[in-house]
Amino acid sequence: MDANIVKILVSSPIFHDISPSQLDIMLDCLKPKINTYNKNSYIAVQGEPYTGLGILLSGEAAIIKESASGSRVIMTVIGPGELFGEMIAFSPRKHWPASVSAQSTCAVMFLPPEKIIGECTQACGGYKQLIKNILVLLSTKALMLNQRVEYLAIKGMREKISIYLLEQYKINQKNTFVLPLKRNELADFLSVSRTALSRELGRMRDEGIIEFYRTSVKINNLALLRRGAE
Amino acid sequence: MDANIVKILVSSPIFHDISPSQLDIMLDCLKPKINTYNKNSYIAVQGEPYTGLGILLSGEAAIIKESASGSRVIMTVIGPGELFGEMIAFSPRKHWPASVSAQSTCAVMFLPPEKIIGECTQACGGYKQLIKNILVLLSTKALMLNQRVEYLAIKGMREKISIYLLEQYKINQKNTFVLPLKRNELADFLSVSRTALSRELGRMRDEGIIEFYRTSVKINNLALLRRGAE
DNA sequence: CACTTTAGGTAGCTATAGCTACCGATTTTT
DNA sequence: AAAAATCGGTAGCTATAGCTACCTAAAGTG
Repeated sequence: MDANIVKILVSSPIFHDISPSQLDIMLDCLKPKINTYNKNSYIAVQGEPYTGLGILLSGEAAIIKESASGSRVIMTVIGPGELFGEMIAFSPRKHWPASVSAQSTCAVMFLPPEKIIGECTQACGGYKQLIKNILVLLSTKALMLNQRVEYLAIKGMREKISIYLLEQYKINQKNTFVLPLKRNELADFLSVSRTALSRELGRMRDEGIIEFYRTSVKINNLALLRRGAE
Repeated sequence: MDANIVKILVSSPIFHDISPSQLDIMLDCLKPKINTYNKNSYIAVQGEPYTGLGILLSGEAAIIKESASGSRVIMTVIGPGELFGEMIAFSPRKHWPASVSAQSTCAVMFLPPEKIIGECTQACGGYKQLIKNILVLLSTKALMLNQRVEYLAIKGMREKISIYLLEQYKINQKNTFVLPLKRNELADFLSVSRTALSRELGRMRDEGIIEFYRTSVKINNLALLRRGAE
């Protein structure tokens, strides 16, 4: 196996804590397929049969959701070492729920999921670690999505902002802190329009609840902020 | 191990396709703790240290999210054989992200997650199946959450409804079909108010796009429905 | 079978948040 | 350092969807 590929793989979360020599043995077991794709070609097409757990070895790829009406929305962009299709790998679904498009020339390694829960239990030392890594990846993903759902389900701008700020306050343990997201990104995360977000932040400032400048925030009245979270 | 408990466990998705005899051997390995809880007592408390993957053996339990301001929202109610805390088990988090409350007298079995990815690889025959089951559970959960996020992120009642109906149409492959959700549940799933949902459905009927009675729907104008999905 | 409960449709009112537009400040690019 | 792009706040207008209230139909319940 190419030394460059090994280097990317050991840095990938799916092979975390697996040594290059173990990796080499495992790849022999897993029999992955490696394909290359030209810029703007499809690595996977939404609705078509699942081709395996993908690991991007080089290039950049976009996960794209194509709606029934034909519009395309970029969900995320991934880089070398990152995975795609990890949610489908062990689910009963057998088709890609989204398309993956090469933004530049890409090399991709596909692992057949059956092989991962397959026979080589005893032979490969890193096998247990691989399973552990996949379990960590999947549960982290599920937790992230769960948090996302919680925020999206919140009705009301004031409530969303209040809960978000309270969470940040809890993380930082200080009245003054810097938000990890810019306004645009925050609006996106909370699934509201940026302007409406800014407006409400302004109102909260006028009411003496918070002060802010760009991404830095100071909580002036914690009680009122808590009230805003209902 | 009690025969009744074994009966519940083999029907649980986490021990799917594992025979009672295999299960017996595995439980010896896994060393689960079984606790009972009185009605209205806490099985797990949000924010406190994680106590393991929970399997409800008997009774009913509610997963409750307690907000910073003290309000409590029931997320789901689970019954015998169902799991909780499966997302945290393999994630780096070490605290309960929600509380679990016994709605009636409950017996709960806790599996220590370290044991699952632990030593008894060779000894237990059902071990591989257990891992497979957990992978299926987690990825199914992630996919469900992902789908949920997609719906919640959609702006506009008409769009949400249209996309939902198109998905149902795709599943049923017929112009007339029965929705799997009642109005209330559908409103909840799409995170809109029931009245606004009914109103928009009425509008779509007036425009000749659909017909409906209760949970049965007939698509009269697929092109217009597609247009509504943008 | 009468009674209650749940499910669902409709209407009117109103608060909310989205959108457009614009402007100043900051950061990045050349 | 000038130019361009990004970031963020503000204002006004408007469409949307939430809420209350009410009513009818269906489904459970005694």
